Amino acid sequence: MFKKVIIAEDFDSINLAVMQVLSEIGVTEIHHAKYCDDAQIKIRKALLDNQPFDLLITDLSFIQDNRKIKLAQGDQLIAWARNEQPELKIIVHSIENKAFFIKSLFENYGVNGFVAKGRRSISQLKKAIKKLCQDDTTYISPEMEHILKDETVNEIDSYDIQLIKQLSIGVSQEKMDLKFKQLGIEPNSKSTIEKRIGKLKDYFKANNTIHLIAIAKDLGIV
Amino acid sequence: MFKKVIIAEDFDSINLAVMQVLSEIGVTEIHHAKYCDDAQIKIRKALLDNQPFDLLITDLSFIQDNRKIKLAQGDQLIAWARNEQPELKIIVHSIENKAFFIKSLFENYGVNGFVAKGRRSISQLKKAIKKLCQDDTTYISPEMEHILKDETVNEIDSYDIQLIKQLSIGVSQEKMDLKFKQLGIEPNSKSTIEKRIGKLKDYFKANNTIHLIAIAKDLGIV
DNA sequence: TACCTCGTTACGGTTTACCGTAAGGAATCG
DNA sequence: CGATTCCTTACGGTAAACCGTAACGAGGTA
Repeated sequence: MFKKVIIAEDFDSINLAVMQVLSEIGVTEIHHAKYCDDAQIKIRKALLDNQPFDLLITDLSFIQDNRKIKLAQGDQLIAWARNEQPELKIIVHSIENKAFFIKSLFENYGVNGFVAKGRRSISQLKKAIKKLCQDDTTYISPEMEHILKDETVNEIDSYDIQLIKQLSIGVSQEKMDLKFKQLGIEPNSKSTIEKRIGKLKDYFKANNTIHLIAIAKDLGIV
Repeated sequence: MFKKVIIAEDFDSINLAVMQVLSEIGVTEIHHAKYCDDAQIKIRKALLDNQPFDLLITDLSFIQDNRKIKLAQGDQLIAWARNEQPELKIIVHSIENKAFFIKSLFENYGVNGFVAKGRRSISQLKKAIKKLCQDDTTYISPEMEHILKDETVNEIDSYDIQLIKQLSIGVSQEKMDLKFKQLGIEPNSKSTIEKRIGKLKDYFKANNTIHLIAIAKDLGIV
């Protein structure tokens, strides 16, 4: 079993529950943080003291309040931690269900597990922890398994996302070429942009661009 | 202090934490349900047994799984409960931050409290409960207080929402008049619809309709 | 070099969205 | 009853989005 674990989670109630889970399954040293910055400090200090954490359990979205912070969201904490302490096991514990985003956590940051917050998160969390401390695979909640297999996600690239993003913040298709030139994004002709939007509408079966943006918002692409 | 309390909350971890809070402040009989339907049954049974609940603490959004249900979301449970047992105190415990929606809970269903899930929800929950069992006012988390005063919310009505909704599911402005006639919504001329969309763009400072829908999605209006 | 492919770009015609103006109709008020 | 106001509707011109077609150009192949 893991010995030293840190939880990064803003909701105090979930924090409490996860700590209880950890102590139940025999983790002896449990730390927690309500801000990513605090988690970062604790992880760094543990490394310096030569008593590094074995496991990080982190949420993804942290509510922003008036406190000044450097790491605002869980993905930033994960990126930093993976770089700073590559062997650290990381379990994401989140309500997030955007395939695109979750998939990138596995692919880009090599997280070791994903447990969906929900009706069965406590037992899933136990399972995930037990699995990860034994072998070197990954754990993902059953209701999320399809995500890693979903092909949709691979077929839209960062160009498409940028396009959707600009549309959603009010840039017209008409002026998108100028915007893309400003941003140094290529290709950037009116024609190509027009075609790409057309392709996206086709892909997402959207009736028009408004519909497309609504769908993209729902999927959490932007 | 309240004697008999029921929690409706799908996340098992939060359920656990809230139950702990309740027992700490001296509630003797604590029930909980992971589905609105289950909560409904328990409330109904308690009424029939002449041992009604004093307080309902409910989430708003419940994850839908394969179980067949009648009451899908917290607002439906609230509407039913308020009608069935008018004197029941209701505290909403949710991460929801859509002004439009929360305001309507106070105005339409007369909920007695709103506690935002977050870093301080445990202490806020305690405060809310203590306040409501003493006097007959309402409690709302400090970070949400502005909502009840926010004027924005009053200036867009169900017509606007319907319009935004139809746009976001792919109905073009061009054909909106036909759609509205089908739905029996008036006024429904092209001209009025056009003007109303224009008003909304103005109101939300949107550059175009695409931008408008993106903003509306962010605000949780649809 | 000649040829093919594929992504990019240009262009023109049609449809839809956008925006101002004005006519019609119902409710209100003196 | 006429006047006023407000909401609804109609219309026309301009701008933007939409859609097909075709030219251009870089990279790979024979």
